[in-house]
Amino acid sequence: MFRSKNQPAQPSPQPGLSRLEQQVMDCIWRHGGISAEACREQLLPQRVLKDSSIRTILRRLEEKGYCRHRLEGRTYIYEARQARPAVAAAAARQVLERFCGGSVEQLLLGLVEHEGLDPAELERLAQRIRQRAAERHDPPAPEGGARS
Amino acid sequence: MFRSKNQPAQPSPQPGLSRLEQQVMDCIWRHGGISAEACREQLLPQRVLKDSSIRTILRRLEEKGYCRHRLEGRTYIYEARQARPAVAAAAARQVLERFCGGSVEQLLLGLVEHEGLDPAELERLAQRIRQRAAERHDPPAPEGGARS
DNA sequence: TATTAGTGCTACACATTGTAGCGTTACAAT
DNA sequence: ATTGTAACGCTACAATGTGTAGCACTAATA
Repeated sequence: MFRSKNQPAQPSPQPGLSRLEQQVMDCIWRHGGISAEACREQLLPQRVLKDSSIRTILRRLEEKGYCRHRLEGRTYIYEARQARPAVAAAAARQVLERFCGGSVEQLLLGLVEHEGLDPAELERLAQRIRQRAAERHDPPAPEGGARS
Repeated sequence: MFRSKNQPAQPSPQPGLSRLEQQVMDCIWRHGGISAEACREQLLPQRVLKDSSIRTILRRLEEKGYCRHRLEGRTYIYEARQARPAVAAAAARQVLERFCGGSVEQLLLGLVEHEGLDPAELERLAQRIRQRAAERHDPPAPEGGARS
């Protein structure tokens, strides 16, 4: 008989990611989908964990809404529910709200001043991003294969 | 005999700030320097805390290296040890390292795509920042005008 | 001298995080 | 059919972080 207890899906406050959780999400992001075992092997040189440990992390990630699993054979394949840039953006947004009163300028200024980000490079980046955004809204050459 | 127990000054890993700690740092940043009592009153409508609670937070902040105190009369006046933009930048850096492989472009791209940041505005910001940085490195003409 | 403002030290409950043990299930080889 | 094994879920527990506070001490002061 089947029992399905894992139906989280309350992405309201979305708790943050701990260090280990981030590493695991990284595994998931790098590979499109990954099994618990494969994931465990991924971080093997660094973290030596029992499979049940990894499984706990994966379950928590699922509860937090960051990933989901699909059944392949009798193995759970975990895949991200949110793209990496989205999570990054949310985290950055937090920093923004918390420290910069929501001002992106303040944040960038801080990065320039305290993290050695070159203003000129920043400007180039901004232009590149504008281009990309424009392309995205007006796909000139629908090339294949957008992975990451 | 002297006893000096509070000598933190190990800014190596610099732990992050909890929500309340952030609020308190905000008080400190807003005012140049602030007493524990004043700080307590600052967040009074929101958080109702005993003075000892505030004091604990302030001590922890000091231990973590975020602020220091100076003695004024017999009252401790707390002042920031790191400017707000610096802390913001460090936090942003973390996000950068953790989620974007250190790529500022990835971060900005994420902000644009998922947080509704306008690419054109981003570019303007970048230019403004380049100007500011230039001024800072070449401060003899603090007049408002086209500089380059 | 009793009060009081201001301080430091210590404690404690609660949540989060890392790590794991153990029981169950389903296929697979004996 | 029995047993081995891989994969799973559930539960636990210690360590740490966080919010909140009590209490004892000291110096100015009424």
